[in-house]
Amino acid sequence: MSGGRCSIVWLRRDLRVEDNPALAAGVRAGAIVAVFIWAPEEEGLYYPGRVSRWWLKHSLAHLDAFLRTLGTSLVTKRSNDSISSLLEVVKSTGATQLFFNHLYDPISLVRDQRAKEVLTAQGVAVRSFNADLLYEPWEVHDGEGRPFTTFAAFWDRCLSMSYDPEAPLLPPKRIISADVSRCPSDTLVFEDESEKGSNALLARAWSPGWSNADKALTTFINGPLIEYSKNRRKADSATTSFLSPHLHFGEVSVRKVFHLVRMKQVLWANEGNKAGEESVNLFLGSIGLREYSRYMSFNHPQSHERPLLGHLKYFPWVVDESYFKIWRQGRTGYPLVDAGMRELWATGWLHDRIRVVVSSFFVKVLLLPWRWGMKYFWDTLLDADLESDALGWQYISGTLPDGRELDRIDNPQFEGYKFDPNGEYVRRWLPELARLPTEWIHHPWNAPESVLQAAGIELGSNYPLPIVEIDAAKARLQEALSQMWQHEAASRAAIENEMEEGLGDSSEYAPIAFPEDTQMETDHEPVRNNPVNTVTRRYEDQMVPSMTSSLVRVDDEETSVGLRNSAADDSRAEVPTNINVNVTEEPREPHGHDVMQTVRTINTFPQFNFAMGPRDSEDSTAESSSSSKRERDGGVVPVWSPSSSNYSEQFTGEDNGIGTSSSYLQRHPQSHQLVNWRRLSQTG
DNA sequence: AGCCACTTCTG
DNA sequence: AGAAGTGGC
Repeated sequence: MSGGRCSIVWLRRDLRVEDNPALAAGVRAGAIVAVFIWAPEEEGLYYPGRVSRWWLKHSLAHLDAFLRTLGTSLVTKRSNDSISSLLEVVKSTGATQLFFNHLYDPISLVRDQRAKEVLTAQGVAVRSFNADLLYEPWEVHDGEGRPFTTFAAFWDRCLSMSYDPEAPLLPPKRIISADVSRCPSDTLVFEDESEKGSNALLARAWSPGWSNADKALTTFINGPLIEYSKNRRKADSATTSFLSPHLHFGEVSVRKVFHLVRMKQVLWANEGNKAGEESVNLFLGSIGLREYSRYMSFNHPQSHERPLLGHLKYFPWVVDESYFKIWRQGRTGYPLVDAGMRELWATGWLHDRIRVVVSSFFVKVLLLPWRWGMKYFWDTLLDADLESDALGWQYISGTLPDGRELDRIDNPQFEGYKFDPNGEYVRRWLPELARLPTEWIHHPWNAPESVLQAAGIELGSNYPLPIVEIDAAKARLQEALSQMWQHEAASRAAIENEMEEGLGDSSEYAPIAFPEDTQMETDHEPVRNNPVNTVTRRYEDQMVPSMTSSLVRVDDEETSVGLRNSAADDSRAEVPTNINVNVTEEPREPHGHDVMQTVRTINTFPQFNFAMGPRDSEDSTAESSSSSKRERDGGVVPVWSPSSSNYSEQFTGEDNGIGTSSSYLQRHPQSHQLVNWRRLSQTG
């Protein structure tokens, strides 16, 4: 129990005891100090949102309680520099080893590599592990050792690797605690007073914590999984796995998910249950996308802020904050979009299909910069996940070679009848439309006046007219795209000229700044409590898939009403007058950290290069991937090196957005040129 | 066989 | 949105 020769187990987004390789290694090595460091400022722009912090708080409490039954407890530190905190823990406990599990977001990649260097230099033996993925990103590549750039190829490879993902580890039976008497915990504060009321209702629907995650997994696999393929297209079906927040915080191991699901697959295959097999494949596909998001983040660490196919750099975004606000508040006039945005706003949850609907509406119809939307998702989603969300937004923005086509606009009206054929979802979230017959529920603007009247709807008054008509949106998008191609061509020509003259690339990526946080924060939805035709429901009645209630700010009616006057002169806003009070309050934006920071970061972001070195190698020289090597426990780890490596070429091309040797774009000329050619031939 | 309408899929 | 597939006649 005394100091010395103990190990630090640094827990981050791996808040579980089962199948936690870092924890297992620590326990195997003797006494441990389990540490969680809360240093959200390190995340820059991506300071976790309110609901995400709520989850984390409960997940940590849950983990701590369990660790206590095993013989230790969780040491918590409040910090703005994780590495200094680690050094402190080393000093106060005499630890000689550090174990942690890999993360793949760009900030962690850099920080963890530095942690490794700094701690190693202090004589601490550092080892890191794969706990988040079936295969490490550097294990999966094509025949030439290059990373895949399309999902299908990536996932095929994953499913046909010569070795299976590691079998899950059992939880330790007992843990020997190191002496932490001189290493006091800090009290971590995850929510401020104003957030408590909003958070109170979350606990009715969700149970954070690793053992609850395990239960959720079991429930899903023994229940809804078999119906997954049938039900996945319903907007409000309660048959998704609901595992994503658990997975985000590593409360459950994907490897365990994978193995359990595979067992079902074998079972159903033997029974000849085609639907079951199909369901498994689809579900595994969504696990695969999560894997792929880490893979992409690792191989392209800037993919959360830069489009992977560089042409989008020239897209003339409509930088219109009032559009942004209308989208957030669910007042676009398209019922499916609005219902989704109200649900997100009220519950922090959205079915995957609806995420695609609202985000593609955001990009393709409103022409708003995708990173704003991504940031809003980050701030409001319970399962906000940088890698997954970046992949998702790039997918719908048309910047992946295998994503949605750039010029495709999905019509929310048709999608409405596809995902919500009976209008139940819309009626749940847009009570002002509740009395509209299904025939018109997804396109009220076409409904005869008599029908609208009977339903108590006055378009433009208590429910908005479409913010942009779809035909107009199509025209605007075409125009924007042809502008984009022209700029791109001009820029390409300019760069070629400069190259000839021996000048470097001068085109800097100029990201669009986020709206000021303060603006977003004071941006409360005005409530016009029009009693006429209001479907009065108490927030308790609100039904969400698996969520009975919403993130309602119960204490806020006064505030909202108080804002009524100031909102009245917002001429553009067609505010629904009889919307349910419980969804009228926009969630607070996260802490007022410096949003502009990202913008600066973009330009100062280090060039990432990942060389695959031998284990914990001192020499960070670039070395080609160790393809056939299969090592897990700290075996093959990414070594961050400022020098060039085989992976570096992947990014350097992207910096100017126009492929040089082997940039992403260059490897997918068809997706670029095809569209480009088509566009130009139509417009020119 | 050949045509059309309808469904489903597309990360 | 558009391709590809299915099934009816």
